[in-house]
Amino acid sequence: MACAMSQTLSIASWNINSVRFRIDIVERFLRDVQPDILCLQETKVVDRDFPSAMFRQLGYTHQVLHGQPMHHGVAILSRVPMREDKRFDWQDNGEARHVGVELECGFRLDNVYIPAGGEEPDPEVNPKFAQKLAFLDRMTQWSSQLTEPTLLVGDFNVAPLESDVWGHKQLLNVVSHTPVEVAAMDRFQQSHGWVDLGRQFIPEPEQMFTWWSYRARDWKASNRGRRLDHMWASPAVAARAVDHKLFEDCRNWGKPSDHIPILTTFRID
DNA sequence: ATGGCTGGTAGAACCAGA
Repeated sequence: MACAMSQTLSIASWNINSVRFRIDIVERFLRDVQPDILCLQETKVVDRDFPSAMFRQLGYTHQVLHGQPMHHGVAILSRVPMREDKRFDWQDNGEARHVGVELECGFRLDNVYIPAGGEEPDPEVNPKFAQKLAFLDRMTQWSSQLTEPTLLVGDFNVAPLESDVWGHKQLLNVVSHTPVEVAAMDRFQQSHGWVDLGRQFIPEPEQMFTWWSYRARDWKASNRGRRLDHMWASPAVAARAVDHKLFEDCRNWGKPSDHIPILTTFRID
């Protein structure tokens, strides 16, 4: 429902790993959950080929797309009005990894797809890891100047806390959970006082995952997950959050993404 | 058990994901 007509606003985020290939489960999620806004990452489609019709038919008539051929790509689909604001290039190489909008209910919404960073957690030998750290630094520069209340969602490709991974010791040298990435995320968090909404609702030490590899024989049995997807809010926005959900069932749907959707509901006064 | 699996694009003994 529109901000002005409703007490709440629900915002979901999902790394969909090709929105065209998984259009059926996106539709199923929207019909089941009916979020007001859906932020997608890894849409893997140029804007002219984005499957806009399905979203429009379900009421998501406000669409802000930022795609590119083959890889990456982000999009925001909304039942409430929004105004496209910024497309940051925090990787400084033209890849489609961010889009930001202004919402009528009084805060910004930024949808980001932070680079994975390759295999080797050494910026000297792995340029992708160096790019990931540079991305986080540029994001931190933006964050330190940010004055508007903001909700930042997306695939951060970092699992910062010990209970964000299946095995802290086993993953200390695995990209996504290395101390250098965690330190970069700490600097980012402190640059704006970001509130980690997932952990506001499900505190440590409870394990919390949003991604399970396709490579496991049985993702649920082995349960080697990581919390890579996040919603971080300005303190004023976090104060409005009334509910936070993970949709683990989606990992079992037909042709699943390796990520699950997450959703926060906000009180709108 | 550091293996294996996935989609897009080209038409790969590919790339990227993480």
